[in-house]
Amino acid sequence: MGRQPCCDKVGLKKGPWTSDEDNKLINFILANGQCCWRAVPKLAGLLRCGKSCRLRWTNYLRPDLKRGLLSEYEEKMVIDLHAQLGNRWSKIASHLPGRTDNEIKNHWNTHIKKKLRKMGIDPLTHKPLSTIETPPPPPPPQQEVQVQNSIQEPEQQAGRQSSSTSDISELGQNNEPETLLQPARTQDEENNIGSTYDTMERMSSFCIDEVPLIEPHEMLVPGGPSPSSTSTSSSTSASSASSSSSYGSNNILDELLLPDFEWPLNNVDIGLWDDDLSSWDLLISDVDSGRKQATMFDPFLNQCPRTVLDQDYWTYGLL
DNA sequence: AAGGAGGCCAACCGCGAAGAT
DNA sequence: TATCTTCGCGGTTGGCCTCCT
Repeated sequence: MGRQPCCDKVGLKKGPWTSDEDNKLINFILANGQCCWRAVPKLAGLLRCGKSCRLRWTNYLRPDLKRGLLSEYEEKMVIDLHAQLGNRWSKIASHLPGRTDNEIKNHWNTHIKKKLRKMGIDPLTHKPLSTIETPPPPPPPQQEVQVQNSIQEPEQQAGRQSSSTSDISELGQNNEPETLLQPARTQDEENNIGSTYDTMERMSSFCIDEVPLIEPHEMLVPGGPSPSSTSTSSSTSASSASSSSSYGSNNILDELLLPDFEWPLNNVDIGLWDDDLSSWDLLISDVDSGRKQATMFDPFLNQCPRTVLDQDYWTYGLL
C-alpha cells in the first residue's frame, strides 16, 4: 500500500514560523485544546501541515517549556537515562519536565557527546573509550540503584558535581555490554525507570504536557473566541519573554494577543518563557490552596470552552 | 572590516506503531 | 485479515549566528 504524504504538499508553507502563525496556533490551541492535528491547520487558518503544527507546538510554543541550556543536573539525568534507554529521546524527555525530545536530542548531539568524549567516555556505549587508562571497575552496585540515588538526592549531586565524571564512568563501567548495546527494554524495566524518576517529576509539579484532547464536535471553529477583541495587557507579561529563539519568533508574546486573557500581573510577575518557573509554581500553589485565587483567572476561564477548562489538569497546568 | 568555518537549533523527512474501518 | 489514516519518534538538514583568521 502506498503511503500517503502527511499533507498536501501543494500550497503549504514550510520553513520558519512567523509570529503571526505562532499567534494563530497558540490562540487556537488555547481556545480549543489539542484535537486531531490534521485538522488544526485548517481550523486555525494556517497554511501548514498538521505535523508541522504539532512540532511547532510541542517543541516551541507549549507554555510549560523551559528555555535555555540544560542544567548540570538535567544533563546528568540525560546521560543516565541515555545509558539506560539509548536514543529514545521522547522517553528521556518525559523524565525532564519542560524539555522536549528535540531539545534534548540537540543538546546531546552538540554538547553532551563532546563532553563525554572529552571525559574519555564513548557517548554511544557510555563506556570508557580506552579501557587501558581506566582503573578496574569498583564492586558493581546495581545501576538502577545508583541512578535512583542520583535522582533522590539532587542537592547532594549538585554538591559533588566535581565527581560527576567518575560517576558517569562508573555508570558506564557498570553497565553490562548487552544492556548498553540493547537499549530496548521490557515494559517492566521502563516502568522501573519511570518510578525511578517519579521524584523528579513530582519535583516539578508543573507539567501540562497533556493539553486536553477534545472531540471534533466539541471544537470551536475559527478564529477562536472573539478574535476581534484585543488583549489589554498581554504585552506586559511578555516583557520578560526569553530571547532563546531565532528565526523571527522572538518575543512572540510581545505580539501575541491571547484571547481576552489577562495575566494576573498585579500579584505575580510571570514570564511565560522564563527559565525560572518559580513564578509558575507560586501561581499554581496559589490556585491549589483552596483555589482562593481562582478569580485571578476569571477573565480567561470565562472565555474558554468548558470542555477545555473544567478539567483540573488543564486549569492547573496552563494557568 | 570581511570572509570563512564551525556551532547550534528549529524544522523537515520518512518510517513504524496503533487505531479505525 | 487487509487496508487506510493518523500520530509520534528519531535522524537529518538548512540556515542563522558566532568566532576566528
